[in-house]
Amino acid sequence: MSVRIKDIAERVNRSITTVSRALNGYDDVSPETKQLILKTAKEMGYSPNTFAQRLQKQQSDTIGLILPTFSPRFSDPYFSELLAGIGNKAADLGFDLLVSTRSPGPEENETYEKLIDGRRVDGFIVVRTRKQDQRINYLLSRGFPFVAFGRTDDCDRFSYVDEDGYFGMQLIAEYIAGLKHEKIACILPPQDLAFSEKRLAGLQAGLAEFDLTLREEYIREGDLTQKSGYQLGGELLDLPDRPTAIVACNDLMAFGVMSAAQDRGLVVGEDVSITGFDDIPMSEYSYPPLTTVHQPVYQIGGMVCEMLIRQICEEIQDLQQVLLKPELIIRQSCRSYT
Amino acid sequence: MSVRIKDIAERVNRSITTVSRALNGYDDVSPETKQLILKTAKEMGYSPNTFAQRLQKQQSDTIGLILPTFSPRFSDPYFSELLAGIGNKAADLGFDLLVSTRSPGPEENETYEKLIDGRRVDGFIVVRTRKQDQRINYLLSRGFPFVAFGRTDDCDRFSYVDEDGYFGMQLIAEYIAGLKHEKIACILPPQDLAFSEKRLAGLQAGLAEFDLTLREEYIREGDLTQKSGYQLGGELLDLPDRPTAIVACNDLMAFGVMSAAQDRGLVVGEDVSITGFDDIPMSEYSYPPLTTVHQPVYQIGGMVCEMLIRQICEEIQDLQQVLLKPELIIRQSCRSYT
DNA sequence: AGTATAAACCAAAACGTTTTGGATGTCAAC
DNA sequence: GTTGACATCCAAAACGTTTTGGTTTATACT
Repeated sequence: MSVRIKDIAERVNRSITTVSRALNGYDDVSPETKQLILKTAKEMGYSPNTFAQRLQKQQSDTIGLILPTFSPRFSDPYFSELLAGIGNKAADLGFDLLVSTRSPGPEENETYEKLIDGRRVDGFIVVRTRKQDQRINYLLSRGFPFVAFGRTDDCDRFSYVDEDGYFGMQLIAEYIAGLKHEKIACILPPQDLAFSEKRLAGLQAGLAEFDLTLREEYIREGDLTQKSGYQLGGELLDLPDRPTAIVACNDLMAFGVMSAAQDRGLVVGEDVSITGFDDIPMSEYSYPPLTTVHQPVYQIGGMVCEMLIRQICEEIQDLQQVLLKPELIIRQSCRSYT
Repeated sequence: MSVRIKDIAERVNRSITTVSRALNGYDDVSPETKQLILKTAKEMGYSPNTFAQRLQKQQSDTIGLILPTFSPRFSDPYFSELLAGIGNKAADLGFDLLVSTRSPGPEENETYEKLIDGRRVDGFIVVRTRKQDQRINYLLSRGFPFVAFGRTDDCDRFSYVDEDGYFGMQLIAEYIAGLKHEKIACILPPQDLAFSEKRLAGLQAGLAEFDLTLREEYIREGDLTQKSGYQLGGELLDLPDRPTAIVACNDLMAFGVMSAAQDRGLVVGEDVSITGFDDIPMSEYSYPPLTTVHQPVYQIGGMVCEMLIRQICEEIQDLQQVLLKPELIIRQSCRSYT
């Protein structure tokens, strides 16, 4: 069916070894032979059998990405962008990307185990880290290469890239407080996610600079979807003493809050101020355009991927820990409280 | 390092053949031996080397998915949901999913070529089909298995799943026309995409039932992002004789149009009616909730994947062509024109 | 002439499976 | 006691590479 090295070898009357070495650019092949082999290989339409190479080389040139899908309808623009960042970088560096989608839990861990045991990937990218992250503990315990996007409660033993959520929320807090808001509410990500408490802490720290605190009743925990933003935002706005500003911990929830506000006849950016986090492309064209914190997700995907591949190829062995300073993007979803 | 069949064979004093056959459940192994082998394999923590198996079996148990990323910031909730549908089904059926992200063009085609030549995948899922689809022509010319999500101008030679965009837009047209709108505008997908003209034709057919036609000046072509919906929606609304209803060909663009309308002080669902297409989860929680056409993207992902795997395993050889009847989801972004 | 060096090549082993085509032994039937 | 059927097992080949550890030949140096 398809052309093997053996076929080329027979055609040019050389050994398999010589053909292989010529193809791989070794210099113990005479220039003429090399030329001939390359030409013949091309003519015959040779291309190597990947699995044979991988079996022999004992590496898969593949990186694994297991996306945690929280709901059955996993609809998140954030992840498609991250995926593109990872995928393009992997392709540039000659690696395959093996993607799996699993909801958090035992099945997810089994998937990691299976991919490692079958030697199908050389390393993993772990996304959306949890405070106590079983995936990371497992990978650490097996000594398997990975790079995380996000930190954990105990993250000095592995490489990661993360945005500085504390700092980002501090910027938000300072901005909102600077706008003279005092009744400030917040919709947090699920508690078990690592960035949840960092963002809360940053928000509180920023407010503290203005001698403000976050009232208990103004804190809600969402699941990062627009739906939950809508529901929790609605609850907050229906409070007898309703907040004048609502800080959502991602853009999607912020959009939900905006809908809830508009539902109640409130004008966003007038009657109530709302902020997001992530700066997904949509947030520039919402109504009103959303004030948020920019996170260069595409680039982060590329960085994480490159760090992992470097680590696999053993160009790097020390830990790399990158913390990105996010930037506040001021648009029109907030105004000063009078 | 890791346990091989050979190691088990030595331990139980049987041949490699017998161990392999026991592990694979053949019945020419005595029950006691089989028991022993299975137990020993477990004890020793054996798991097969995937690449050795694939090399021998001459199949990759992997399906390829090359996502066409239009913009550098590829941010589309639709695709993450599709990916989850495909990924979960693939995992259920014991297949790996190899994902690549490439913008349409020569690089994209090379990626298909490379994956086929390296025998890295057993088949492809082709998404977001174009009228004249080079990817499909290429796969057809090489006789390589694939299933498409979407049709093309010439689609009687391959298997696909598609929603009936013609029918869906007809539903929209009938609904809008039934609401007594006459000045109806439309924002189409990029012309080269296969569903573009189908949706336009369906819209026109639906309107024709009410003796309405689409004015030339009311037709725009977007790129399916919220941004383009915002810009083109703005253009339409700034027309001297502005439309009273705007039909966007996907939800994301509809959101953009909604923002443009609100920007101009118009109340969506009052002063102007707007519809979408896809029914992504977000559309239920926009303001106002979006009237749209439902497309079961997650399920479609699963179907396409299953069809492909069946085809690869040769359980099916005849073409399978599935056309899904979509459903109109009426929410609050439209009202009757008075 | 003899010796070292370098250039060009190659046979065979290795990677870890599955499959082919038997071999061996036991038992029942004639 | 031969025959056939059956159960159990296995050596060796195959999948398509890369690598190891050479050999051979020509050239340069003493």
